Amino acid sequence: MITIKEMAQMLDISTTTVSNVIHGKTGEVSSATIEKVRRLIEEYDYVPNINARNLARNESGIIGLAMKTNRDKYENFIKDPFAGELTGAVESCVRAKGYFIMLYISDDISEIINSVASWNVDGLILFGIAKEDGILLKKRVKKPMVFVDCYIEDSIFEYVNVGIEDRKGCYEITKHLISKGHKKIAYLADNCEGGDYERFKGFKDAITEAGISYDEEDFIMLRPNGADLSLLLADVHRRVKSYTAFVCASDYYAVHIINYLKDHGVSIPEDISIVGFDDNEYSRMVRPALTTVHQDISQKGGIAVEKLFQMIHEEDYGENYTRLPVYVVERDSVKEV
Amino acid sequence: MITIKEMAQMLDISTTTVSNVIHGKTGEVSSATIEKVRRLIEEYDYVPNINARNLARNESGIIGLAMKTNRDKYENFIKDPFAGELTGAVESCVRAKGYFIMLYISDDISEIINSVASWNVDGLILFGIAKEDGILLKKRVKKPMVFVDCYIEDSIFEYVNVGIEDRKGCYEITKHLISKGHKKIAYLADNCEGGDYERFKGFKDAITEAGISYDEEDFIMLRPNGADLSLLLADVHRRVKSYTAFVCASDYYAVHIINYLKDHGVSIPEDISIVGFDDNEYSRMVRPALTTVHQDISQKGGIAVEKLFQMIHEEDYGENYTRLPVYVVERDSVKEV
DNA sequence: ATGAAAGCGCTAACAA
DNA sequence: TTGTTAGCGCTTTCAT
Repeated sequence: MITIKEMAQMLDISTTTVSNVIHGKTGEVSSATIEKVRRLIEEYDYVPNINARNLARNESGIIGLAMKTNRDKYENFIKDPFAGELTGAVESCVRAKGYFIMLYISDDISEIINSVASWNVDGLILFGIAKEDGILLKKRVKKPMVFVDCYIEDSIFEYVNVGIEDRKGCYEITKHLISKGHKKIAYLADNCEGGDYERFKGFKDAITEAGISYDEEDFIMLRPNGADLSLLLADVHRRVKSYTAFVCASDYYAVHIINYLKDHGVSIPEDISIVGFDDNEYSRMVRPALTTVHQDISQKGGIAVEKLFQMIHEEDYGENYTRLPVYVVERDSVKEV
Repeated sequence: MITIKEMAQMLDISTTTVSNVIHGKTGEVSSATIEKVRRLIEEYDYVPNINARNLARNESGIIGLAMKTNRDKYENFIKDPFAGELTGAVESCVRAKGYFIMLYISDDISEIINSVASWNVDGLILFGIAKEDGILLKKRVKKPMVFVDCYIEDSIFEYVNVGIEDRKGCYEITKHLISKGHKKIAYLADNCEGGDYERFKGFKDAITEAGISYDEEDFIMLRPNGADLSLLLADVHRRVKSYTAFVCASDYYAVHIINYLKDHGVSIPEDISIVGFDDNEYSRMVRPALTTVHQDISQKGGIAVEKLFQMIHEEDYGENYTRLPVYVVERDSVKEV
């Protein structure tokens, strides 16, 4: 790899001049020199050493994409289609800005924090961050960052977040069920925090509004403490007769449940209606195709990147919170009762 | 961020000494000094500036993960569950080695090449690379690299590759079909290159061995030149009556075809048997669950990283080619005829 | 056991 | 229009 200095020597000019033509500051360079330099660059395939540049400029051109994982939940995080799509969307937007993505996937937030400092990343996009980690992050890293799908009470600290209307979405789809005559509805999720909690609230909003009573039993907790999924599915199966509809906190579970139930002789939506949340590929692939609420993950990633760069450039980035709209998409997993 | 120099000044010692204790070269440092330095590091949360380190060492600690995409095929590459899983596997192995992943997703190989040079990456894992790009890569980048699932005739140049037994896998599953009495079998794919071509050869091996004649018509080309998938699916539907089984080059298509056909009143496997290749999540999610050939993507990524580091450390990395084994997994999409 | 100093490749303020 | 030079933070060789 040829360097600026070498080129300067070869042409018997200064590094500044070379640097200037490299950066298109050609206002102050004679066209003869420009030409000479350009030729050399071409001939020797000059590419700048980014480390040196970053060191000198005290920037990095790197955007960190950090995902906090859950060791007992994922063996391979990006396998999750959600994470994959988000990664892809973020990558392409960041690349379009001439920056690079460094991927941090870890269940140890301080590992992420150290890497970020070490690499002097210019900005950070965070996904899957819970309260304590958010606090730590906020305290230890002084770079622009935007959270995705984060639900930390904003009383604790200010942060910019891009998420979706989790609560409203779940409210809408539950209302949809109710409008089809359903009155005995259960909510199924694997936790009761963050977005899933919001969705749960939306569920309750809808049934409360419809005058349907809610009992703790109607929250079916999936996979508490890593118990075997098929055991839980068996339990779900047992409870089919108590309800006319299930609202699942995610398509992932909805699809698993549909398949399990079908395999065990229950007809959907005849015996029970099922709806999901996310509108991912799976929801289109199951049969009956899943009625669910749609969210646009690529848009989410795009907006997160947009905001991050506004922060980096110290422009106005608008509200701290942005909640992207969602909507119900009707397919075939709900019947009128 | 505190620097080595600052710490040295505060303690009134030299940067060399500080650097030495940072790197555990404590053989030549008095334990009093060690203690002092350690405390400072602790207190001020010292983290090394990686740019500076890399510049000095002429290394980067970065492994590039480059994926060549196909503009008209993908809007978002990582959305593809295969790419996502591979990314996740590679990331975690690379992290375990104390290196970082920089993601390059682009349809322009020279963009990738320049970035690689600029960042002075220590090694490269390449996915989705075709012949011309492989040649360019080989010529322009002088760093260790390993290809994943690459099929360039090795006569052109030497490269290390980790892939799977595409041909054998497709041979096995076709044989499986034949063993179930099938004689009229079509092969469906969206191209006839690289791995898909190998799979096709495996298909032909099996039918030839069984004395079944092959006609060009039996290769059903999906999505040639980006034509609309549903049109093609309609065509596939029309041809159901000519065959008793379809072997699809990937689960992706197999699942789409199953759903399309089911939606149009054909029963699977009663009216036609269908098999896929890859054993991804989709194959477990469709009904009937797909009989397919299993490959282990995480293992593939892990081995690619292993080999890459052997090359980086100039150790023996064994064969240039490694072909990971695959096997048929029987589910419910095939019936005996 | 400790330190001085050169250098990695590039940038940018300043001088000429 | 072009050149000089002092860093950026760290590593490393060679003295002491």
